[in-house]
Amino acid sequence: MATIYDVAKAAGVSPKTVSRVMNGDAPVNQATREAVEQAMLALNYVPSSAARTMRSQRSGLIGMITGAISATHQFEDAGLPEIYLVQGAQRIIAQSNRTLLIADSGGQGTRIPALLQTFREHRVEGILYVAEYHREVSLPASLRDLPIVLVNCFDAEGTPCVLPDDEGGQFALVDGLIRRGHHRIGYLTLPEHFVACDLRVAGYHRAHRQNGLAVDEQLVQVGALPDSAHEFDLLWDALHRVLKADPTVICCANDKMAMRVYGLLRDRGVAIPQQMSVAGYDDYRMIAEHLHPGLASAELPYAAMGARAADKLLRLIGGTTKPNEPSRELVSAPVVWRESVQTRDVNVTHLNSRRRET
Amino acid sequence: MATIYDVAKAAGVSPKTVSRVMNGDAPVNQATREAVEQAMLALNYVPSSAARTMRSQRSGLIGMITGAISATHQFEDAGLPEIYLVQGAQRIIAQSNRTLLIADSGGQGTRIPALLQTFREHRVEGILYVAEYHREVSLPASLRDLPIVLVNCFDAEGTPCVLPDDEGGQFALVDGLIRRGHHRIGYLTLPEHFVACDLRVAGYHRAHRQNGLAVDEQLVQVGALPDSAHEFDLLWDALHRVLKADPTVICCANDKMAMRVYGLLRDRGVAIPQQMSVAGYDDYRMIAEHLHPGLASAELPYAAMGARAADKLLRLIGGTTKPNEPSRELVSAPVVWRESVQTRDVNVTHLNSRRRET
DNA sequence: ATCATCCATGACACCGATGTCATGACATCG
DNA sequence: CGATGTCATGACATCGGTGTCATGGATGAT
Repeated sequence: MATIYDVAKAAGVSPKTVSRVMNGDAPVNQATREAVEQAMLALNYVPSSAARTMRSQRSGLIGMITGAISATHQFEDAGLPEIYLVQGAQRIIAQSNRTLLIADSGGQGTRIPALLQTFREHRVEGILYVAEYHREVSLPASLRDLPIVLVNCFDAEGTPCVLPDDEGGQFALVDGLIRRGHHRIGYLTLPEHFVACDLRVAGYHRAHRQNGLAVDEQLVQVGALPDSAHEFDLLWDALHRVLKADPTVICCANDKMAMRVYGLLRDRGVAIPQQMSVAGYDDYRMIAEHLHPGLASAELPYAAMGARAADKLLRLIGGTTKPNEPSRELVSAPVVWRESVQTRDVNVTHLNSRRRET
Repeated sequence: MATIYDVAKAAGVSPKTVSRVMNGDAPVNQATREAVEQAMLALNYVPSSAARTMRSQRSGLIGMITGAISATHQFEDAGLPEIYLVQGAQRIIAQSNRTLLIADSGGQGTRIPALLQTFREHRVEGILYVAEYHREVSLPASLRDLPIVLVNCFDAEGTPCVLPDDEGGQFALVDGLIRRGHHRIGYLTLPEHFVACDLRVAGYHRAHRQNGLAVDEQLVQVGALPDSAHEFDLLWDALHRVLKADPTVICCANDKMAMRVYGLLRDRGVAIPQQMSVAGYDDYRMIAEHLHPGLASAELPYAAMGARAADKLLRLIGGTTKPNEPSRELVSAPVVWRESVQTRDVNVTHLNSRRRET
């Protein structure tokens, strides 16, 4: 591998001049510049980031820890967030001329210390700490000395974090349902005491309140269990109870649950959406778009969260954090309406399927 | 950040001795060792990988390019392979004391050169080049000088690669269906001329041949279009044609398509699996497990492919490639049987749902 | 007693960039 | 015309590890 010395020799100049051509930190004669550029090309020269890091004391690396936080395999088929988070974050980080170093622990919390050690050895300038679902975490003390932004999670110390706006998302979904003429809205929730569960139920209530509707608590039932092996064991019972309360639409905690509800309703001979509308959450397109009929769903904006988190982290590193910037940021997203929700009020203009609202 | 010199001073030894304690490359007196270890702990010392890389000329980094290969957004909701590939590869690479540097181009082929440049600057020791679906690629000439393993793709030059055994997977699936008493097996394929399509159709034929059954070509119809925006526009027509050929089971090109077929069949009032069995491909668990009834599917073994590819790459780098090791490796995977396939022959022992076969 | 080993350790150079400082050639100004 | 400034460039040290070689003392064999 060619070094700056090889290039210098080939171009008949000093290494420092080659450096100047690359970095433009001092004027270089046009002829010299061309000779150097030609030499670099001929030798297929690529500068060594190791040498640069050493000299400049800046690695240009940002570490991301994913799949790492849930020591248990509670949500084994999470992982999907990460791909979008990664893409969102990578875009911003590449813009700042840095490189994203991703460590995926594969859900084994025991590997985190080793991964952090690796990050430290590479002198990452900051860390994005990604949880698989919206939750509280507590950071290892060893992380206190690095700039860090939590993504999809938060801690008690007020570490900067980026979170999905679960309350707002469910609000927008239910509010949209009410505007479409639904007044009895069933809701199969996430397991109790999950952060996202409480927030979304709050959004469900606010939507009713703002539209002057009372909530029939019979319509709201827990639809999922925390144990992923038996996640939906009680779904059938919960659905049964909701149906007894005579809803016109059923909101599901996520698209995966909605997929099961499709099957359960059809087993009972209930046509979607003619006899019952259904909505999901996550807007996991692999599911929502390909279910038949297409599933209306509130988007969980992972790509946007990744971008926001990266941006926040870079400002933290650069010391350019806005003075009154909140440490906790909520990211909102539109509801994506698809055919699974039917408009009941004939006075309302016909709605295009798949139309996006904010 | 503490350096090896700080540690040496604190422990009252030379830097070289600290180095020896870390690397164990020469005997160190027990008392000295303890003093050094204490100093490292007290100073929270973490060695600099940049300095090591520079001195040793080995970066310990492996680059992975994902989401990068399809310049078009042909399969926009691919991306799921990557998470499993990453986990499989990461496991092996961590074992070899190296670090995985992941570059996700977000489907924009134009960013590949920049990513490769970054890889070169970091002096990656080898590259894993991941395609989003089984296909032929042609590598940029600039990659010729680095150890590289293609994953989920291959090229004309015979670059080492790791591929899914599509022929074998479809064979196992269809063979299993035949053993379950199905003799008229519908097949909605991938777009024509896709590598995976041709291979799987070959597997479909071989299963028939080996079981002494003739193939009714009416049962095999193209179910998907190459253009992802209109991927399933002809699915309904294709399904219709297959149904006219009177099948007892319908194999779908992937789980996503199967999800749509569930909806289409139910619209026609066809009960799954009582009136029609359905099988998928990919064993994309988010779908296959949560559809109702659970979807039988041939697994696309991404995690295993990632691990195999990493292993192959490490041997390539280490120069320990087995002499007669084929440059092309196929990875097989079991079929996962679930409730969507009904056993028709009463003479066959009842099969547990979700049972795995090889 | 003598020499060959082995153990434990340190001095020093080097990996490939780049910041600092110095230098010579011109250009500009009063 | 001398003083000052700008341009273009190079010499040299430095970042933090580690390979090479040297050194002094203890041990063991002859």
